[in-house]
Amino acid sequence: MTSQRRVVAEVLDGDHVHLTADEVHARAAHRLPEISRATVYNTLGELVSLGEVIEVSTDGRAKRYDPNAHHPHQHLVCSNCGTIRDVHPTGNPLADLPAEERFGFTVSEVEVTYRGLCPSCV
Amino acid sequence: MTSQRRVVAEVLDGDHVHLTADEVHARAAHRLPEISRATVYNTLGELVSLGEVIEVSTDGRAKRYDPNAHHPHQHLVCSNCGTIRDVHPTGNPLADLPAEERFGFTVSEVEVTYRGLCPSCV
DNA sequence: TCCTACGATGGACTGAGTCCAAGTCAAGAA
DNA sequence: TTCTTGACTTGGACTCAGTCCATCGTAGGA
Repeated sequence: MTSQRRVVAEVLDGDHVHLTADEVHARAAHRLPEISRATVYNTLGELVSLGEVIEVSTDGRAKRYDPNAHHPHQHLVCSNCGTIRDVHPTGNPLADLPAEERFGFTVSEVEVTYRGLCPSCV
Repeated sequence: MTSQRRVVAEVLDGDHVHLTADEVHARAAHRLPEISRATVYNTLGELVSLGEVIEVSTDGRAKRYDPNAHHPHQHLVCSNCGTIRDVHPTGNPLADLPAEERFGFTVSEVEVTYRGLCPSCV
């Protein structure tokens, strides 16, 4: 655990942030000016493979990093401004995929993305 | 409707393809060698805004274009090789998001992505 | 003290997509 | 028929996100 990694981890601390790698880099650089983008990417990659952080790509552009990895949840995204909220739907979407619709796949994960307009975008 | 647009539309014809823009370009160029990438992107963009084609981004890399736009469906993706299948889960995921989990959003759309391993990737 | 190895750095590179100025073409007007 | 207009296409430059890699720095061990 180096100072760089600690800073990246601290930037992501807080339950409701969904930052892009560049935003993480900008915030980390605020505390540790010489930190490089490569280090931020490396550290984010490690946090993801440790299961501490979830990678979210809601718009086909920059991936976002979600530190709320220990509480299963889904995402609600504003189609206009891109705001993301964590949400907790009822029901179990995995159970909604009948065997004959699995085509022999071993299904292990479901991601649900709700889209619409947030209150500020009406 | 120009010959370029017709070729792009024809390339996407067929129910179970999920091509990237570059794949669409390659197949279109097979029939119309001088077609440019910009035209392919323009045409795909128009097909998407006409609702004839759906944009799918399952991996945070290249977007894929799904011409099966008139039959609502979700996607099942192999985490190893990236194969995509159209699937039809039972239930209505929109109904699974209670009002108090909508945070004032006008929710209009749900995307469900099932992930796992396809038979060839065990 | 010197070595070694891991992590950090920054710059080059890639892939996907967008932008834009210039070229082409077809349809209608003169 | 020729001219004009506007829409579409082209290709090249550019941007943005992310990866790669050679080199550097540093902490811990011999």
